[in-house]
Amino acid sequence: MLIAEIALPVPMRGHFDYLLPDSMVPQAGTRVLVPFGRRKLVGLVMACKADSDMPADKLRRVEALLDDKPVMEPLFLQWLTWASQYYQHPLGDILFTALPVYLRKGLGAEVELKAWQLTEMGHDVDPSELKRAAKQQALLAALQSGPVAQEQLSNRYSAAIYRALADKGLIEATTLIPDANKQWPAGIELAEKPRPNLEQSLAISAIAHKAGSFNCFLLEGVTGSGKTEVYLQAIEPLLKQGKQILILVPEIGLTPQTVRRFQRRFSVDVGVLHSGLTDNERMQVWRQAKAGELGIIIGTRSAIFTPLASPGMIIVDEEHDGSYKQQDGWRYHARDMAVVRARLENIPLLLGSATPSLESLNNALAGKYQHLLLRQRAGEAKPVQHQLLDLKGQQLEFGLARGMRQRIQAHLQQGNQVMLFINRRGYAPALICHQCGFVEECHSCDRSYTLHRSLNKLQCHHCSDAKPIPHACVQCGASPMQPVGMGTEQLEQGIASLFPGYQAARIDSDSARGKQKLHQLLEDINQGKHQLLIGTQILAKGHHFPNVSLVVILDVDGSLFSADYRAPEKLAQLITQVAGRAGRAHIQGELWLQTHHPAHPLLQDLLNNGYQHFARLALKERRFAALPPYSYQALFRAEANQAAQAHEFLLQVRQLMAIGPDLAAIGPIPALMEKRQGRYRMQLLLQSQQRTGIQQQLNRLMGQIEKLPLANKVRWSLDMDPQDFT
DNA sequence: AGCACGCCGACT
DNA sequence: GTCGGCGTGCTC
Repeated sequence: MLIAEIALPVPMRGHFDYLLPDSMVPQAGTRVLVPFGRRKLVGLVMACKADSDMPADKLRRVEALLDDKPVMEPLFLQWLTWASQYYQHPLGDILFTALPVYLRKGLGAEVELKAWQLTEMGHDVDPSELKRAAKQQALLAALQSGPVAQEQLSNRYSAAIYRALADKGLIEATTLIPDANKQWPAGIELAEKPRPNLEQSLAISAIAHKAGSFNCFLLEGVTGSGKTEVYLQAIEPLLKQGKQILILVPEIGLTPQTVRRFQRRFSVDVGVLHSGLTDNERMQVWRQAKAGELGIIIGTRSAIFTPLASPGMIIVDEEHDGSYKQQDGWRYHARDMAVVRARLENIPLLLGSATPSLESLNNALAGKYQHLLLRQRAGEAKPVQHQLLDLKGQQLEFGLARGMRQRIQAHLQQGNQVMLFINRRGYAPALICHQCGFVEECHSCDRSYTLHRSLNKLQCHHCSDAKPIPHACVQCGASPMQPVGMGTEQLEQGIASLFPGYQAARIDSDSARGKQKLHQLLEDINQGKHQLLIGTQILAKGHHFPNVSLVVILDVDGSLFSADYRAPEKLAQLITQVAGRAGRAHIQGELWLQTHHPAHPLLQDLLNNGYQHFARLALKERRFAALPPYSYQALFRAEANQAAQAHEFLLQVRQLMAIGPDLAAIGPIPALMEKRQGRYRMQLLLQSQQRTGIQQQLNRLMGQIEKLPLANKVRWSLDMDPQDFT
């Protein structure tokens, strides 16, 4: 009797063995319906075999085969099996997050499309008879050769046109099963393309030279240097060969303008995947991509799971962007998944950014990726002037120094807009002396201590050393220490009294919830309905604010002295992205940073030498401190109603680990956001110079960790290559 | 994750 | 007397 290994969408590692009915020999990657406990689940066949490790009386029987051909190709299964091992996450869960909801639910992979065809009466009518209805005439003509799916017609004809012809009895609704192997006609048409500048040409030909096999490119191009044009010209020869292109963009970057740019250039169909789609729309794009009907697929993080019939290239735009990392469940990084996919598919991968992540930059500098540079900025915009404002001893109102308040007032009076950045709140900050700027550092690590109120202690997040909170500044003795960025949180309330007569708009993930809302807000801002824009990182992503002449970052110190070692990198990316976007030709843009440490080497380097130089210096610091990308990390997170339970669980995890020269552990220590929704949150960080140092331990221990009695009492998860420590 | 079983508190 | 709270255990 044949047995199938089946992956199920349950949070348990390993697969499940089922008996196969006689004559059922499913291919790997096909879906089946199986009994599981008291319910029925859709599962994915991984393999078939002759016998099982399970006792025969435990095995149940596959109930039905749902597909006659695989919904997942062997290459995808291989890719996702690798991911399951790498991220230490159950395979079934991974496989099913990679499938559209329709297929997860067991619905048909062969979708019937809504279509239109001529009625008998319609066949007898010559379209030209409809003289006074041009649109109807065109639709009737389009249907002459047989039924056509509405998705291929709908952008040209409104519902009224269909109804008018249907009412006349000339056409009727029908369904169509899509042709499995339709390809777009060879020899795509090309809209006119601009002539690339020298740097762009070099990049394009470097890519073209190695476009036939797996190669990684890092395209580092300052804002406005024309990265998109390089993408467009790099994919052109591939599209001409009938290959498909997958493009990932950050959540905020997927605008109609971006999509239109690709649609306008080539005559191929473009599929778009974003969070606003219905399950049905998502399924259509998935199916069309898998069938090879789409030349280009543009989407956010999860679009990396779109199957392609003939893959040509993967592009990850703004590759440094944090939205590529999934922040719950299976915490994959879409950029890293793209690297592995490109290798398996043997196609090139193009990473683009004005401010590359230190990980990618390191790979480029080490020669693993080919580094392509665009330094020339197109257009006429004047470069933004960067300025530092020393906060030491200043009278602050809502986090703004007096000179800064006057400056803001001046810009407002000129009729310009002012943008104010505050860091996200709720994080454990460092303590700083407002008089002299002193920040206490851990002696063994040279890293600032972080204030944890629940412990009533300062804690070093690099070695987990803790010490009591000092009463006064140790350096100048002048005043009590205070949390970094204190006062900035109240900015929103205070802004009205500081600048009466001007309208403030808050832009954060709450006020920007929903695509429409953000759109409307941005529209209002560019119309000039608001003069003061207050927000977080989201303000810096992808949007142009032509009337902004002054940008202020209120609490730079929060990033310089953060327990999150990536904070300076993120700050530098923010500053660089903002500087590239604010202002325009006739307005001199100004960027002000408020800090107690104007002489800080990272700040000085960033302002004097730019991101490229800064990033290389930051990499040196990372190497010196043995931090990623020069070491590898995995983070256990645990939360519980009682802090002690989360702590105890992580302590037990730590005790299972063989801590030694190959593997260091920090913690358990409180998360930077110590408490959320009334639950206490703790972390245990594992770090190793070798990826295998962590991997082998986890392979050995995840089973045991899951069996710990506390594992069911606390909510816990493992985050491989953690990107933030909130 | 679901879904059942099971053992203690306030209600038609 | 029952309805239902969520702790615990199991699923090839």
